[in-house]
Amino acid sequence: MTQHKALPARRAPSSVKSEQRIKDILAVAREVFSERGYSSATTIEMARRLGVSEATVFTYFAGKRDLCVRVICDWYDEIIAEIEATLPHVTGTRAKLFFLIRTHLYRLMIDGPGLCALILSEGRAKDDTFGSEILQLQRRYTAPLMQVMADGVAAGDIRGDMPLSLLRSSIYGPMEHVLWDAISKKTVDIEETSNRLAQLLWQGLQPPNPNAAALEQLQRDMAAALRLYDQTSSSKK
Amino acid sequence: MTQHKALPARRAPSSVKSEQRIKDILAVAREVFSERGYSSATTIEMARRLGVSEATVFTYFAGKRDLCVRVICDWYDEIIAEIEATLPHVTGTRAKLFFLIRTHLYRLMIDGPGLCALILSEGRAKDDTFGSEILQLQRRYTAPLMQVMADGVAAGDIRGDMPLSLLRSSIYGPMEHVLWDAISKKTVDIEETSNRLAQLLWQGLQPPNPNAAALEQLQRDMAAALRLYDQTSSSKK
Amino acid sequence: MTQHKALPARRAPSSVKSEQRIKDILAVAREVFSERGYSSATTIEMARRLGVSEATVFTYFAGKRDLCVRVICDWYDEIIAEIEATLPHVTGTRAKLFFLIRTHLYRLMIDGPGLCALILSEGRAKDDTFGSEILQLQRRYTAPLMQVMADGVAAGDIRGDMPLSLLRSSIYGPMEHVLWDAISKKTVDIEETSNRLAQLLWQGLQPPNPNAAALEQLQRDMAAALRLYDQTSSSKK
Amino acid sequence: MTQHKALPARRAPSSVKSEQRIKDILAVAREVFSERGYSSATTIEMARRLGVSEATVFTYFAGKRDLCVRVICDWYDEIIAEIEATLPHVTGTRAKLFFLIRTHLYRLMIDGPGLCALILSEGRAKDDTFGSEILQLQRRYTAPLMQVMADGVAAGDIRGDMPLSLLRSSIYGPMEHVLWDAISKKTVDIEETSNRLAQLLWQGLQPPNPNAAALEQLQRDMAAALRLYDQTSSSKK
DNA sequence: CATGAATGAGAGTTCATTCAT
DNA sequence: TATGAATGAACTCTCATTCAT
Repeated sequence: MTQHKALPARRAPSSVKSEQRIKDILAVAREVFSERGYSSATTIEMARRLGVSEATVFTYFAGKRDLCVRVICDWYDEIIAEIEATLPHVTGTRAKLFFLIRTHLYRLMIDGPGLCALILSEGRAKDDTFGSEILQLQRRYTAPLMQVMADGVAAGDIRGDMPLSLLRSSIYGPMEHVLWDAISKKTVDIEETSNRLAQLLWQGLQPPNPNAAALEQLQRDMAAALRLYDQTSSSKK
Repeated sequence: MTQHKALPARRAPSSVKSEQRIKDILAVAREVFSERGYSSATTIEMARRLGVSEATVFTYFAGKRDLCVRVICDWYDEIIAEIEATLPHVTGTRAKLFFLIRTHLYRLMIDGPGLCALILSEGRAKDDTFGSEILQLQRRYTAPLMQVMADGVAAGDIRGDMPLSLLRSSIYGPMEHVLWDAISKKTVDIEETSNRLAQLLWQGLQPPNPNAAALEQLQRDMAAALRLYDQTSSSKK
Repeated sequence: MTQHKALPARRAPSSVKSEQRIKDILAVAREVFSERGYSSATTIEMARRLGVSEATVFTYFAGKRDLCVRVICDWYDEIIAEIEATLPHVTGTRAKLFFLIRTHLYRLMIDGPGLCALILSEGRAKDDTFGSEILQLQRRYTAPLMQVMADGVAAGDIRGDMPLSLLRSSIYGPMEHVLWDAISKKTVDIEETSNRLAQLLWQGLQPPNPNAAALEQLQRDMAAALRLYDQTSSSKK
Repeated sequence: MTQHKALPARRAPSSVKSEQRIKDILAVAREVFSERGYSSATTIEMARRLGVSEATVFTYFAGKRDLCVRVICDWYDEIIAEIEATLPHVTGTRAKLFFLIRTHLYRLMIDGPGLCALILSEGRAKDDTFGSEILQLQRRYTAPLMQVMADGVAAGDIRGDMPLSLLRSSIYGPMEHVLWDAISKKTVDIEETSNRLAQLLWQGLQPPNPNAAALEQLQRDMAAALRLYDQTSSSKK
C-alpha cells in the first residue's frame, strides 16, 4: 500500500474512532467529487452528507486539495491491491489480458464516470498541485498491463511492431469511452461488454497476418512432405 | 454549419470589428476553458489575456455558460465541416476509416487535451445546461464514422458480431488516451501514430477469419500426416 | 409652465427634430420608470424601446437622474396646467372639490401606479438628488386644493377645526390607495369611484354636527314663531 | 404568528447567539430597506452598519430577497399581533375604528415612511417574487378593519352605500399621506393627529342622515311658514 | 447627430478556511 | 474532539457613463 503523507491539519490519526471518521469523510468526499468534479464539489456538501460541521472536515484534512488527493490515491490503492493480489494466479497472455480488462471495466463501472473523469482530468492538471504522488500511482497501476504486454511480445503472442504505450492506450482508451455510453443506458452487462472488448482488442494486438504465417508454415510443411516423398520414392527405385 | 442563436448581451454583432472581437474572445475562451476546465476557468482571466475589461466579454456574450457553449459548438463545427467536405472523396472502408482516425487525432492534438476533456466532461453533464444543441452536434460528428462502419459490416469488411457503439468506443477511446501520453512528450509524429493506431484498430475490427482457422487446422493435419508418414516409412526400413 | 434648466449634455435643443427626440425619450422614460421604479429602470431598456443606442439618450440628457427629474417635472406640469386652466371656471366649494378629486384620480389611473409610486418614493428621497425643483412643483400642484379648502373654511362650507394639511392628506391619501386596489381589477369606473370618494370626503369635511346646527336653527325659528304667535294672540286679548 | 420557512444559507439558527445575530441583521435590514428601497439597498451597507462582513449576512439569510421578505413579514407579524391582542377588548364601532386608526398611525410613525413605501411598492410587485406569503399577511392585517366596518354597516353605524374596499382605502390612504407630511416637521403629536383623523373619517363614514335632511326641510318649511305668517299678520294690521 | 465600443465601479453571492470555545 | 461563527477573497454579472468616429 502507498504510504500517504496524510497531511492532518493538527492531529495524529491514532484512535480507532478517528480512523473511522477519516474513512467516512473519504467515502463521502469520493461521492461528492465524483458527482460534481473537483471545482464544483463543496466542503459544505460533504459536511452535510456526513452530518457534521464543515470545520470537522478540516480537522482531519488540511484542505480540499489534500482531500481530493487522498480520494484519488485511495482509489488507485484499491484497484492496485486487487490486481496485484490476483494477477499472479492467472496464466497465459490472453487470460491475463482478459482479466485486466474485466477488472478495469468493473472498477470504472462501479465507481462511475464521475470519479473516472476526476482521475483523468484532475490527475493530469497543468499545475502540479496534485503532485507526483498520483503520477507514481498511475505508473504502478498500469505497470502490470505493461509487463503482461512486454512478456506477450517476447513470447510472440502480441505484435511487437508498435510502441507499448500505443497498445496500452488502445486498451484503456476504449474502456473509458464505453463508460460514457454506459451511463445513458439503464443497465450494462459488464461481463459481456468486457468480453467483447477483450476479443476485439486481442485480435488487434495479434501479430499481423496470421493467415500469411499459417500459409508460410504450410508451405514449409508441404516442401518437407514433398522432399520426404521424393526420398521415399527414389529409394524404391 | 450550425446556426447559433448567438445571445449577445447587449450588442448586435454586425460590424467587421465586432466580428473580430467575437473571434478573439472565442479563441481566448477556448484556451482558458481548455487549460482550466469549465468551473475553474474565470472570465477575468480571459479578459486579462485579451487585454480588455471583463465587461467587454459580457458585452459580446450573455455569460460564461453561453461562451462555453459557443466554444464547444465552434469546435464541432470546424471538425464536422472538415469531415463532411473530404470524406465523400475517399473510397474504400479501410481508407475511410484511416482518414477519420487521422482527422480526429489531428484535431485532438492541435486543440489539446484540455478542450477534449471539456467537451467530454461538460458536454455530457447530467444537468444539460449545455443543452441539446451540443448533443445534436455530437451525433452529427460521429455519424460519418458510424455510417462507414455500418457499410463496412454490410460489405463484410468489418466484423458484425459486435454492437456498433462498442466499435465506435474502441476507435474514439484510444485516441483520447494517446493524447494524454502525447502531452508529456515534446514531439509526436501524428502521421505515424495515427497510422499505427489505424492499423491496430483495423486488425481488431476485421471479421474473425474462418479461412485462417481452416488453414491452421489444415496445417495441423499436414503435420500429423507428416509425422505418420515418418513413422510409417521409418518402420518399413 | 415650469422652466427647466434642461441640463443637456453638450447641445442646445434648438432644431425641431431635436425637440421631437427629446419628447420621444421622455415618453419612453416615463414608461420605463413607471414600470420598474427608479433603481430598476435601465437606460438600455429605454434605448431599446426607442430603437436608438444608449449613447443617444445621453446626448440629450445629462444622466439617469436628470432624465427622471424631467419625467416627474413634466408630469406635474401637465396636471398643473390642466387644473389651472379649468378650475377658475368651476364655482362653489363642493363643485371645485369634486373637480379636483376627479382630475387627480383620472391622472393617477391613466399614468398608472408605477408613475405614482415613482413620484411618491423618489420625489421624496432622503438625499435631495431630485432637488428642490420637485418640491416646488408639489407645492404648486397642491396649492389650488389648499386654496379651495381655505376659502371653504372661510365660507363655512368646510370644517375649520382641523389643520388644512390634514384635510389635504385625507383627500390625496385615499386616492393613491384606491389606485392600488384598482390595478388588481380589470376595469374601474373612474367616474363612479371618484364620485363616491368625493361624497365620502365631502361629508367628512363638513362642519361637524349639521344636525345640531339645524336643530338649533329650528329652535330659534320656533322661538320666533312662538313669540310672534304670543304677540298676535295677546293683541287679540 | 406566521411561521417562516427561514431559509438560512448554511446555518441552523438554534443557539441564543445566532438568534441575536438574526435579530440584529433584521433590524439593520429594516433600516436600510426603509431608507433606500429594495433596489437601492445594498447588502454591504447592512454589513457595514452591523460591523460585520457581507458574508455574515449571507450566513444567516439566503439572499437579499429573502431578507426583505423577512423584514416585511416581521413588520406585519408585529402589528397583527398587536391588533389581534387588543381589539377584542374594545367595544363599539366608533371605539374600534379609533383604536385601529391610532394603532396603524403609530406603527407608520415609528417605522417611518420608508418601510411603508417598501411594503406598498415591493409587497405589490407584479412579479410576485415576494410571493403569496405577504399577500396573505396583508389580508390578515386588514381583516380586522374590514370586519369592524362590515359590522358597523350592519348595525347602521357606518354608511352602506359604498363598497367596503373604498371605505378601507379612505382610511388607510390618508394615514400614509399624513406620514409624508410628518417627516418634514420636527415633532408630531400622534395622539392628536390620529384623533383628528379619526373624527374626520368617522364623520365621512356616517350614514348620510335622512333625519338631518328632514330637519333641514322642516326648518325651511318653518321659515316659509313664518314668512307667510309675517305677511298675513302685517297685511291684517 | 448618432452610435459602436469599451469600461470602472460596483452588486449579490459563494466558499474554503480559521479560530475560540 | 467538534463546531458555531465569521470572513477574505474571488466570482459572475450589470449598468450608467464616456468618447472617438
